[in-house]
Amino acid sequence: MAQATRAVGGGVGALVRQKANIDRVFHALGDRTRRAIVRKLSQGPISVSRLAEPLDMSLAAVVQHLQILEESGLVHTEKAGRVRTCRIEPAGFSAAEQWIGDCRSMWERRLDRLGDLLAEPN
Amino acid sequence: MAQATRAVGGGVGALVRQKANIDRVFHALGDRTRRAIVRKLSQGPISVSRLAEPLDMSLAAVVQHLQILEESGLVHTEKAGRVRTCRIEPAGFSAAEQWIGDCRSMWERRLDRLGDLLAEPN
DNA sequence: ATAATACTTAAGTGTCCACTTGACAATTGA
DNA sequence: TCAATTGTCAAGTGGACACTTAAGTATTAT
Repeated sequence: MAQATRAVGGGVGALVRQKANIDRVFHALGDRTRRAIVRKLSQGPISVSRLAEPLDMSLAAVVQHLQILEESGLVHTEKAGRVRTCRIEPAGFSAAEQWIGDCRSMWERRLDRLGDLLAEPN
Repeated sequence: MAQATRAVGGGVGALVRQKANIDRVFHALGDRTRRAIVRKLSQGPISVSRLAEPLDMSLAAVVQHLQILEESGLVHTEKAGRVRTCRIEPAGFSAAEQWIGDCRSMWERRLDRLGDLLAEPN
């Protein structure tokens, strides 16, 4: 999918940017509360205060989490009037998935070679 | 630890255990150094000290990271003689991938319904 | 037996980070 | 206009966490 790459930046700088971002993405997902927020947003856009409602912590805390999620590119927020609406940014997740995918392809290639060796008829 | 494999396999308890583990998995991947370790191990098994060599920090620090990675199920280590060999535990990653996949399927279903509505010929 | 290697364990340290509080700004409803 | 809603900002706190040092154990090499 050239789409995912394009969505983040496009061109050569995209890879660089993604590599810089992967840190923020995994750090963002490393927190329980932020994952809860992501799951909730996966169900659809919602305001900050409605997001905070079930989250046993102050509104300010939730806003801080949202800032981290937005800087990581996993979430997009937009303010209309006095209410800020938050939504998932699907492209943001591709960095994480790609990182894991890269690792997997590494060890799979290795295991394949290993299998070939064992199957080799010497 | 009755099988990290079990957590991935079938059974009802598997889901529960995975849900408990997802916290540790994402927390483990949230650290830059630990991701570097994972990438290295994706290339093949290696001893602790050889892992530590390029990692500008003490051996003890690396061992601590390895403990976290092992508890999260992403890495398996085994000691033979005086050398502990570390290797990737491929199954450990499926928890993370599945979590992201679950989110994605949520928002995709939603976007599909949205598309249907817009395409509806009223 | 001695020394070197490859960890292991425990305790301490500093920093980052999640969260709180409280004061403030902007928008909307009555 | 007044008040309630919705969010913003700054500063502070406590705990988690990455990392260090130092002393110890087990294994292998000489």
